[in-house]
Amino acid sequence: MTSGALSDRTRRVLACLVKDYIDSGEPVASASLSRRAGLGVSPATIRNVLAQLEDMGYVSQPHTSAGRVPTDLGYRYYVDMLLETRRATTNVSTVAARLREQAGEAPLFDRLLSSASHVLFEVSHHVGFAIAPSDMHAIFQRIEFVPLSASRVLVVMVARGNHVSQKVVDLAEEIAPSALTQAANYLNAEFAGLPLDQVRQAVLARLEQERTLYDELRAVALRLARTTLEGIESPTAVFIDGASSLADDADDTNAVSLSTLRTLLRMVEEKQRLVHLLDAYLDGPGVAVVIGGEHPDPQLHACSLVVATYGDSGRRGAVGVIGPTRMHYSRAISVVDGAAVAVARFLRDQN
Amino acid sequence: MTSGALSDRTRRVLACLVKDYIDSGEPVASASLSRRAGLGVSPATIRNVLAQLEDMGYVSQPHTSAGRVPTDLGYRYYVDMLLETRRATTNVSTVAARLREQAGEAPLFDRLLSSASHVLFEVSHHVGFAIAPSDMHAIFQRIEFVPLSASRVLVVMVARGNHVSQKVVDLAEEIAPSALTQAANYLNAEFAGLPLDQVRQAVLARLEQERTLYDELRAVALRLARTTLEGIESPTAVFIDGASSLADDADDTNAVSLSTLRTLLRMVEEKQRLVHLLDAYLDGPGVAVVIGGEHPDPQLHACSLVVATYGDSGRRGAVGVIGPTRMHYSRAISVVDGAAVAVARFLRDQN
DNA sequence: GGCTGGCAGTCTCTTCGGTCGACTGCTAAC
DNA sequence: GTTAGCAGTCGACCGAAGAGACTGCCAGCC
Repeated sequence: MTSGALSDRTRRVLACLVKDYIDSGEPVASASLSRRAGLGVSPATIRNVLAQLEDMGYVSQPHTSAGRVPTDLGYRYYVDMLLETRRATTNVSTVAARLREQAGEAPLFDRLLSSASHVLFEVSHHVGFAIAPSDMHAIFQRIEFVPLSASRVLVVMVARGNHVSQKVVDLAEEIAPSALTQAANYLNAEFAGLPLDQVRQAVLARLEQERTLYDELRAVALRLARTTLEGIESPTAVFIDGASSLADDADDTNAVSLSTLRTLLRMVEEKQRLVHLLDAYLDGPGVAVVIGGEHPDPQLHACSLVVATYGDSGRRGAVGVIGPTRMHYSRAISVVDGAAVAVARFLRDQN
Repeated sequence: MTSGALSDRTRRVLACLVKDYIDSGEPVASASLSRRAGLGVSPATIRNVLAQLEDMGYVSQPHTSAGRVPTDLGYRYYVDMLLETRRATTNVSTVAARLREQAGEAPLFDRLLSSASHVLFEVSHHVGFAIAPSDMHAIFQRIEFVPLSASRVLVVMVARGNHVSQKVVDLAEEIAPSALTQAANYLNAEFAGLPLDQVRQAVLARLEQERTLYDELRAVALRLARTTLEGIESPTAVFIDGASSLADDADDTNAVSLSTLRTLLRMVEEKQRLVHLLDAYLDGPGVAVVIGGEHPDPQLHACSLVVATYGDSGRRGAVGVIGPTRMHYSRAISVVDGAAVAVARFLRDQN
């Protein structure tokens, strides 16, 4: 019992304590656990168990004469327990339905992700976010040049999954609309179906060739393509919704402090910080939970993060929620998991 | 003196009080005004003046033995005074430079406005926002159809000022890419240069005609145009940045309460509420300031709003900032004014 | 008539002591 | 191993007291 493995009773006490604390926000007393854990033992016995749990670092006391509160380690144990039985609780269909309702039938990629973040917020009542996969591996579908003026062109590039990106390009020279159409035709015929990074490599290689071949049209097309693809690596698209829930968390006792609130609001603004924060969790599939002190950033020690990836390796994005450490994990996990599946399904259906 | 007009000395005391209070956040004492107002009169005299100002409703006391704090009316007087001398303080070039730096040379319209909201936030340290003009009066420049699959088309519509909107349209029937190109050519030749609402009317009128004329190509083009234009009236684009500044305001004593914070964060999310809020101020040109209790929504009584419109009548958007009633008005006004001019200039240069 | 110094009065803020209530840890008995 | 009982601890709440910051008012002065 003093070793790593917890006895069955100890586990149940811990689980019940975490659940109670998540619900009430108050330190949980031995008497209340005796009543609610359904173990049929007296508060005194529970106290012995709690003393062990405290020794092992799963719970702590705010002060001597208070009940117990889970530590990050306690939450971790609880969450790992939940994750084992996750499949049972995941509810894809509800989330998928809300997502469809929010995003419409054939949403643009951005719209899909922004809807996902919104649905996550609405269902979990925490900050919801959705991160696009790196554009580099998106499958090039089509490019189109829309003349804006004699020397200015709007480039519209479409990748699989209704993923549209645009850019205004100022040309040094004037180009006739018909030349633009031909250029687009050339690029589309040549590169459709390739991942963008390969398209870029191919474009650069051909530019090298063309320099000697002197084919005017192709040269223009390739130069335009190069300019367009330059912007691709730039910031990953991030969508966040539900910052107002932070105000509720800040209200709550024991939840989020004003300084944490500030940190999170900043993160909502400088969205790339979130991408940075998530970098470590973006490789593997499935749901990951980061609890309080497990964050590298000490400012986030009062927060937990539930994140799930979608898409296949090489082109993986993420969705998730951020909330106070005292978060309703079971709901959050099932919602985030559901959202990841729903987004993936949406994208598959688009192709 | 008991009548409406304030004596010169009274005015100076009021102005100094408001300024001091904005800087310090503390109720201002008669002694400190005596020192800082530069009138060379004793605190006792100032107290007499303050008693008058209080009678007239310009200032109030948090409690009997505290200094004076400006009321909304006091702020109003101060702001009106500032607005009269506004031209002197407006600093377009700084804001314009930052905007250019943030948005780049030829930004898409959305990017321009989002940059504007960001610059407003950075310079004013309050929540910055930018609202697009109603799309209805934008000048139609070009439409382009990008085939996504046999029966699915991405519609890209460009209006003056790099204003791009897209939509995925599911066609009932299959359409050849060449037909799409012809359809686009037809629409571009026919409608370029007209405001979108007129385009829509014209499209509907022609659809009526075509029904009898049986020109297949035109009918398809017009139907596509109709579908595209359906979405135009939908929510006005709104860009907001700087919600994190609200956390600072909530920190500050006497500034924003948590419940106000919540209201504002909600507004940042449901951006259309901001549009609704601003409806009343969107007609006239120039800078408008709404102070505390002047807001119809009692939740916003702790906030002030500085807003300026840009563009010409019929196609007017707005930029501005939202902050606590105790806001650095002179800076806010000059920044917002500058941003409005800068955005307008940007748009003019694009055409 | 307007301005000023002085003084009493008011109100907040902080501190301190005391009480109450909620739990725990420990011990002795089962 | 479990339990009842009991002493001990600590935070939350309350009221009193003292300090500090201003004001309002009044009487005197220019």
